[in-house]
Amino acid sequence: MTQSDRVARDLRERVESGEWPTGRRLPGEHQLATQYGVSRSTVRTALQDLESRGLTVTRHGSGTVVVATGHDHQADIRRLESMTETIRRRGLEPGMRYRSISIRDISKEEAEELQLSPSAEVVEIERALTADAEVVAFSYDVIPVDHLGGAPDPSEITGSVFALLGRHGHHVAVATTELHAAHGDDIGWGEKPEDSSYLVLAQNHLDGEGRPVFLSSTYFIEGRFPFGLVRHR
Amino acid sequence: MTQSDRVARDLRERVESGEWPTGRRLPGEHQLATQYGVSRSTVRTALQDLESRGLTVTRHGSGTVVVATGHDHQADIRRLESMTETIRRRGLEPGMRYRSISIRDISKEEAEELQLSPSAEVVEIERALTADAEVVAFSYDVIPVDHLGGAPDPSEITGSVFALLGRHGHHVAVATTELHAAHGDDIGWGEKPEDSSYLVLAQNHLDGEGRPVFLSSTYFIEGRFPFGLVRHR
DNA sequence: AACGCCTAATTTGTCTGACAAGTAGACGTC
DNA sequence: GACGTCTACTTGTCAGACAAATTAGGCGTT
Repeated sequence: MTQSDRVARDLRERVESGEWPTGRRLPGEHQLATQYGVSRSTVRTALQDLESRGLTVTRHGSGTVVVATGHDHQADIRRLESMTETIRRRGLEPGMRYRSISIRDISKEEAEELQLSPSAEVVEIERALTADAEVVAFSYDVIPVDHLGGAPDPSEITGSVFALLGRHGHHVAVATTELHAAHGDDIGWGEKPEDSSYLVLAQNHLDGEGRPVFLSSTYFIEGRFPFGLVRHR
Repeated sequence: MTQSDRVARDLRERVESGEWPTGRRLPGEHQLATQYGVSRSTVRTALQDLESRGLTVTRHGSGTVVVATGHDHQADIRRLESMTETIRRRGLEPGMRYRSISIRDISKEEAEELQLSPSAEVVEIERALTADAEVVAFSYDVIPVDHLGGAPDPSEITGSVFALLGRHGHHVAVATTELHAAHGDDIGWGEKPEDSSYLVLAQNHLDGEGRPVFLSSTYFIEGRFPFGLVRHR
């Protein structure tokens, strides 16, 4: 956690709290620097963070103006974070219902995406994510067995897959993601809405060196897990 | 277009061209600065751009490593750009088929989102976007009449809505966006696939001061317009 | 009053040089 | 081989300065 990270987080919170409403100009960089007791370059990197999230626009000679105060309750699709955490941040109680944990041979496509030998084995986890006991998404995770140091004890697999792999030294940094829409009765299981649509995130999670760590496909039930973002030029 | 923008664009192209494969470390900031003939601070803002797009990860003391070389043909959902341009960049010929252009009273919800009086009038444009003559999306645009300087001549409405509003002094900077999935026969018109799913972008386009400019809802036919992005922490 | 032009003040973009802090590899010791 | 230590390198932060873009106001003309 660097200085500019701290300043950026504080500025984000102030923007999201509405301290400067949409359209208002932020104080100048020099003023913010003296306010926070840091140098102007630190403030600049913090402001670049805000701009990269689409909250502000800064123009040469003019200043930095707030164009969006953030999307309160919605999940930011650009941010990679544990879904249970996202649910908790919305004031709901996250939960999981496991359907199956199985070990099987890797498929050809998976081997290619994970850059593994076609004879490798993977752990496949099928589970449903809940918020206040209501199912909001169905998730399929595919994790190479070797990344867990051999066949795992099922009791070991609880909570976040990020945490599980982190305990084995694999830290996810980014996820290349494809976005899809789907519907049909062959999606999900158990209690689920009739004839619903699903927002699908097909992800390949990579570590800090760009090495594939695991795959996941998550089917979000339309209407139960709002996704938002700020697109910008 | 600033210096750091130029450096960032060139670095992006070099990363996407595969000059440094995934996992490779980029040259140090000092070396890049002398290479480009700019200062290190300029290089740093350029590198922050790459990181904000999820292409690289830079760590204190260690350096900047490539974690993703970009999403070739896919549209980056974080970037706000004309859809015709996106289609053209994928090597296809973009086109439009207008279904209707009508002037009507604004709805209550629209008036609230656009921060206009409930008695205002809007232009509603219904059209289909095509790539190589194949329909890829259905689009509904809602534009306040006042932003066009009165009721428009239908012949004036051709091509990008961005360009149309730009001619009237309204320049879109960001778009707050909700993501949804949908399906059903009541979506779209004319020739369209049977029983297809749609990825829906419900957007409120804002100018550089955060003022609403126009609304749009776009229904992308699943499978015909791949969306991708790099999520990161 | 409305308009155009100039000037001055403000604000962001870039540069230079320096030091602090974190990382990774080489090396010697045990 | 395992373990600290040292060193070279890399990124993070700082300070001060100037360039470039924008904005606001003054001022004269129409």
